[in-house]
Amino acid sequence: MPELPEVELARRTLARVLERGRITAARSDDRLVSPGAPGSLEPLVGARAVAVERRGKQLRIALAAPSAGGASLLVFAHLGMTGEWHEAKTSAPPLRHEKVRVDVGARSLRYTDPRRLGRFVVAKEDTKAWRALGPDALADGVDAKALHAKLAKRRRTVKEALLDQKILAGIGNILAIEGLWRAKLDPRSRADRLTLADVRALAKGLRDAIAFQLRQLEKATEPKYVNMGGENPFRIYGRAGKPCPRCKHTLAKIVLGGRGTTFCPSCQRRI
DNA sequence: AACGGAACCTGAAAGC
DNA sequence: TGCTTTCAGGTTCCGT
Repeated sequence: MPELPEVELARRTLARVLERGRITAARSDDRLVSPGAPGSLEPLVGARAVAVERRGKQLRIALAAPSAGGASLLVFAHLGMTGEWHEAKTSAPPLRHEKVRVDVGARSLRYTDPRRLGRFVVAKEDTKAWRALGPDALADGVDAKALHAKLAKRRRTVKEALLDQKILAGIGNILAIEGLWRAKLDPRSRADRLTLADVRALAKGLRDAIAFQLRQLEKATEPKYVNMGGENPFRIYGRAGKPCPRCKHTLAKIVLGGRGTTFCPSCQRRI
């Protein structure tokens, strides 16, 4: 469950296994693959991945299919709220909540997703969802001027605007919360009221939050997903009611755009 | 084009 | 203890 850093880790896992060779088996449960019925990942068998890319929270796997004269095939994968990719031996039994598996010889990729909000789309060209994505917050960086121009068109709160993947691809609820706290900006501030200086601080806050989260994941012994077991690594996410790590004021929690939002009413400035 | 809200799903944790 | 409610890292669709 993924925000940009977790999806980037998933991308690396997929790339590591898929570069070993041709796909020897692929199957999917139920409703996750669209359009089509269960088992519609079948066309992947015999294909070889030529690129595993990520944009925001979306993954795109480009495949060269042996049948159809080497025609190219694209698989778009999104992890929803609870999707995870794991590497396993092909001989290993299914994992709990396993919904998709892709085997490459002796190695196997297992996709688990208890809530089933993830999606797979097999297509010949880019999907509308992929094309609509804004710049990737990690690969393209966070450009303050461009971000400022986009936020200037939004009258909702900056927190809600940040969750729109057209503005910046890859920012999720946690990164928005953490980035705003690092930038000392109140999440309720109206997006179009932020000055360029505010947005510069926000851009830095987001960059730092992403880098921090990525490092946390990279240094974990096994590619563990943030927040699953162990202690909360975040500055303020999940810490409502506790003291702000910066000014010690009690952290508050509200709902913005239907999502829980933790912030410090004292040191995050409302614009 | 942008907005606000419901809908899609299940499981873990908190509340009573 | 056991039943009920709430909440969770995301997107999409729909009527304004």
